[in-house]
Amino acid sequence: MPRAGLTPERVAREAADVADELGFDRLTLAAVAQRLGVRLPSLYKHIDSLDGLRRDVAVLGTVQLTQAITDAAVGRSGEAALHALATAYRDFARGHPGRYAASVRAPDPGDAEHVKAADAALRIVLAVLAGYGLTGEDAIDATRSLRAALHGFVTLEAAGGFGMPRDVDRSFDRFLTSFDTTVRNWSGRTR
Amino acid sequence: MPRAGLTPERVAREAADVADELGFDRLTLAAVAQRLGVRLPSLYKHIDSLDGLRRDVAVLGTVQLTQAITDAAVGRSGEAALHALATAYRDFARGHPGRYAASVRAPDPGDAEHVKAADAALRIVLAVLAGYGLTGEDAIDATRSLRAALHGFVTLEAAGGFGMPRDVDRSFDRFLTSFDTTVRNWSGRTR
DNA sequence: CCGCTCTGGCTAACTCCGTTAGCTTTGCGG
DNA sequence: CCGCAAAGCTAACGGAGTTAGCCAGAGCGG
Repeated sequence: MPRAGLTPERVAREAADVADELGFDRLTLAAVAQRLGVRLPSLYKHIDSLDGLRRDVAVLGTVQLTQAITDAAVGRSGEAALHALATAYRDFARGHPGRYAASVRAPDPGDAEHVKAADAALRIVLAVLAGYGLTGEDAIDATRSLRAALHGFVTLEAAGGFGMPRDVDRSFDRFLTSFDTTVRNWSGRTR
Repeated sequence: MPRAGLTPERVAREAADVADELGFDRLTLAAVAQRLGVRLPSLYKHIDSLDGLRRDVAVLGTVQLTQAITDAAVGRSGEAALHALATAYRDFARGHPGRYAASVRAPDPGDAEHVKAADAALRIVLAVLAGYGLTGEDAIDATRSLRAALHGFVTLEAAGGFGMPRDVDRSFDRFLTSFDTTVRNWSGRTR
């Protein structure tokens, strides 16, 4: 029996692919093992458990998502940065639904690597909003609103929750424009 | 062996309770049967399958969520209605996380009862936004933004995704105020 | 070049869950 | 009072995750 040459990274990557194709909740050790041409128990030489593998996918997804939005936002500011970041976020969620779903679960506070990856993503969003002059509590509130809206949007889109015929791209664009206006007046109290 | 007097409704309600307590993804026929004081296969006299039971919980959750936001919004308009609806939405999601998670999955188009429940919820949101003078495509875009933001907010809150110490209630309130402003100027193009 | 060890793969076995088949008994309608 | 549909049961199966223990092969020291 020739060695397959597996590593924890290789297994996590294959698991992420499975999650993308079948859905994160359908990620199964049996499927991963089959794709790697290996019997199921052999995976345990590289992972802790199914839950551990899920965490590995979450970290991988978070890192890649962070990379995507960083690449998009770098070199831009203001609305251009916001638009680029949001588009990259949505594209990632659509292109890698399994990784994306995994990345949403909050990291275990004791899991340094996972926490670090999540923090990096957060920092990018804060940096973009800093370009609007937001800092401190305002920045936190605005970040939460943006993350919530982005997450909700891509989740509902993925779940098919937008039953109406209206083009989703245009709704997304409209939302971004509105959010830009909102955040621009964030501390200005337009009311 | 005395009869337990189960009905499909009774089973669905117990399943919803299990989902609320353990999480929708941990909903298991074994747990439901045990709580009802019945052997697992007996459930099949009242349900189709685990997936069918999940659908039942989804319908129950959607109906109850719709009821909650309807009660909150009725008799109010404008920002008061928006605020009441959003608060009721968030409260429901926090009080019944399992039912809420179930309600997010888009209904099977051929499932009339489920589709009807989902439509009812949507209509309430549209009605509240109609109070801002939004109709047609603007109303659809705004509805999507509101639903996305609400959903994203409660999901991230439930997942513990708001790691920052800042009070979540205040962030939510801030978000609502901003959204009110945004939707008020939706077609006004404040830019 | 030989042998030792460590490691990555394997098989076997167990548990738990969902599902189906078929039996038994209850309780209601005629 | 009798019969029958329905509600509950036991038995059995398959598939998933997990653990234990075996075995071969790659790489290293001598």
